[in-house]
Amino acid sequence: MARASTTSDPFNAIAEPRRRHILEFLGNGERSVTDIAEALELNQPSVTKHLQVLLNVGLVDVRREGRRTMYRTNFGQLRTIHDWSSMFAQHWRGQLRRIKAHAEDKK
Amino acid sequence: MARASTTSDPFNAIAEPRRRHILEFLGNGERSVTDIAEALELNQPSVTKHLQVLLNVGLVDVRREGRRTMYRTNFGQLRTIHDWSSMFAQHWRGQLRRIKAHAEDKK
DNA sequence: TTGACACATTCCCATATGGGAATGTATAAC
DNA sequence: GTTATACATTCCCATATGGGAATGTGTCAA
Repeated sequence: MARASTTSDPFNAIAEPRRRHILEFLGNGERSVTDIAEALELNQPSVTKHLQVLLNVGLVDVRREGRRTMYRTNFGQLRTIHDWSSMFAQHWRGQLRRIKAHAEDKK
Repeated sequence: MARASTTSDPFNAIAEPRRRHILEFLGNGERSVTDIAEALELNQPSVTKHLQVLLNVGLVDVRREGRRTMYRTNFGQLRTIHDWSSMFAQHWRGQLRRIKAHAEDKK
């Protein structure tokens, strides 16, 4: 079996660099598919595909506006990632403390 | 072209659920390959492979102890993930504020 | 030295992409 | 109605896994 489908969870969705770039770009506000394609220098079908993946895991939301389809980052869903990585925060704070303490000892 | 190699960056490495579980398990302290395999109910070759991926991107560190190989989470490298997701933190705080404000309005 | 133990590697295979090109489909403009 | 615009889908293909089984290798015990 290969890796689980990329459409199943946010972690898999942000594994792709271009999708992270799209999320970052959309972080500045709603944009159309064409805008994204031009800004990130990707061709339209490619952008649409990535957006579908992001949409499937709820990392972006859509809105139809005439001929254009406006996408925007769903910040709330990004907390899934943030919360998971936060699980380890206490440890790296401890690490910093130790580094600091070590530096102090040197004096 | 398929997705970039999983050995290239942390985001790709944590896309795999089992690897996240390994990181979580190792968060409690150093463990041997066999310990991990038993705890997560995976067979040894599978665990070793995942550990190699995590090692390649620096998410775990190793130490040899006799016949056993002890692995531990490299919390520092997990900041890469945390820092990226933090980029959006201001937005979801804003979202919470708006939700709160909306609730207030209702009263 | 021989054997057990703990891992690491290698093979093979089913499956999941991601890209490029071509095509289908709404919606707006004329 | 016809055409252009803006996307969404579909095909095809090269490549990257992840799992299972078998095998290779280093280390400790007897």
